[in-house]
Amino acid sequence: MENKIEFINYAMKHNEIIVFSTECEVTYSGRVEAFLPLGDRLIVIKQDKTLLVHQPIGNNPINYMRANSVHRITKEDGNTYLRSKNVENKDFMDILIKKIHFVNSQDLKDGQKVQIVGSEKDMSDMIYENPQVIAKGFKGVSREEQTKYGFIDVLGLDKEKNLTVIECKRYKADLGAVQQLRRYVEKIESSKGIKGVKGIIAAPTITANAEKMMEDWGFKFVSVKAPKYQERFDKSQMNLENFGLTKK
Amino acid sequence: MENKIEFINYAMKHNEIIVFSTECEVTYSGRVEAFLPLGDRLIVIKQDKTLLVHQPIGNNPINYMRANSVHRITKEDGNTYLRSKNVENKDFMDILIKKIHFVNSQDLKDGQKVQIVGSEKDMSDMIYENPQVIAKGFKGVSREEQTKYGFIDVLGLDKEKNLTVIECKRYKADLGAVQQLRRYVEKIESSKGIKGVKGIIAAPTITANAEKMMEDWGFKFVSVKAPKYQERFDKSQMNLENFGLTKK
DNA sequence: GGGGAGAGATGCCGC
DNA sequence: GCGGCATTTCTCCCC
Repeated sequence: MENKIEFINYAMKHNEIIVFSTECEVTYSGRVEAFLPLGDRLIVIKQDKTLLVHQPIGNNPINYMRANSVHRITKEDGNTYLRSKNVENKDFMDILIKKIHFVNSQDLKDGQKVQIVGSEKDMSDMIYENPQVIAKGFKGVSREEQTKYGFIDVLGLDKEKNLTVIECKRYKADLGAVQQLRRYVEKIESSKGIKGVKGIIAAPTITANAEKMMEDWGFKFVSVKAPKYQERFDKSQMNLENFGLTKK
Repeated sequence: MENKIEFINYAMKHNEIIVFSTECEVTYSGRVEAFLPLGDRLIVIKQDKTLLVHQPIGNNPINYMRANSVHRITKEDGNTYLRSKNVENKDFMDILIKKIHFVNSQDLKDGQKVQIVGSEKDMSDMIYENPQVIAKGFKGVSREEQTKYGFIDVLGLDKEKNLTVIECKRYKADLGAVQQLRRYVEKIESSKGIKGVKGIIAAPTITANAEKMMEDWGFKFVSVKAPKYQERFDKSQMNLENFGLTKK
């Protein structure tokens, strides 16, 4: 145990990423108060001083401290604690460490960023560039229009020249999406002093309740799938070497 | 490298949690297409076959596969790949492993759940039990009304006996919160065939735009703080044992 | 399993 | 920093 604590202190001092498995008990105080009884967990202290407590299952950390926290291992009354605080966020965490099973550390070198294709932004780009997926004669006017009440994905004109707001959702559109659309339509009508602004949701599917609300408000749902890389790959005949190197 | 791959395969077979640091390149194909160029990362394979790829900084994994994925290490043309798939989710990940720096594994035993105080639920409980924090003469009628009108935090009567919907936010209330409230008020009015249902947002603060929208719709904002554990502790004189805290 | 909403959400971008 | 919003959101709860 003592050797492992030495190891951790040394690695913290040298700003390495540290990972250790431990039997521990976690108390967190900050935006909420949380307590996690004794059990085996994997703890990661990252090089930006983020701390993650991971249980053996599950996607998310069960407890965590955000970047720039300060960590210190102390011994009190025969107990070992890893005490972390983040004064800026008013976050405090105390980990009672009963046992350390293994520990490792390393100085990881990585400045890369992930390149992603298929986001909602890509979807609105696709719609703006291919307005016929919305309706025949539809014409895009502006994209990502900033209003005080939010971003309008695509603003356009239908074939009767009605100003039309399009809200895109990468997945199933829900009540929130309809109300987002409603907010934009009302905002445009009031700011421009006009009436009859149309609203469209472009998404693969929509929930039944949301569809009903769409009808209540005279909006229209259009089924559109988000573009994915594979589709782009097929279209552009990119080869594997180019994969990922050209976002958009 | 070969020894470490052996180690990983053995640990996977025995369903242990595995953590290793590696120089790698990640390709993900699923809900989006993603590519992460070569760099040093920490990879965790959990006992439910969740896979996390963590960069040396940042709270969240840069790439991941969800539980019940299938992982396999292969050698192809002299390159080592960790290939993961989750057929149910149509997720695929390929990690080109250039080097493994360290690796550890263990069978972690942990069935504990985190206990949290200070959530929005606690806040609506507090309001229901102490309606005077909303207004003098305010009376709660129902809490967490989930079936009829959606998830209404608190439904009550003001001192003029007006039916009132209260929407709680633990943090700063935004436009979405106002529209959520608006939706509930409209639903109640239409389903009960009445008018004049009042709407209140209870939150510590509210954004300027949201406050303006509140005024437009005749709603009222009341500043209420979410209860935190320490406050409960002080009020109820609970002792640490009662709350499951064996150590401070 | 779908729908709705919270989360110690986090992270991004624009003003 | 605030504000609005997407996220490979995740997670929980209820129907």
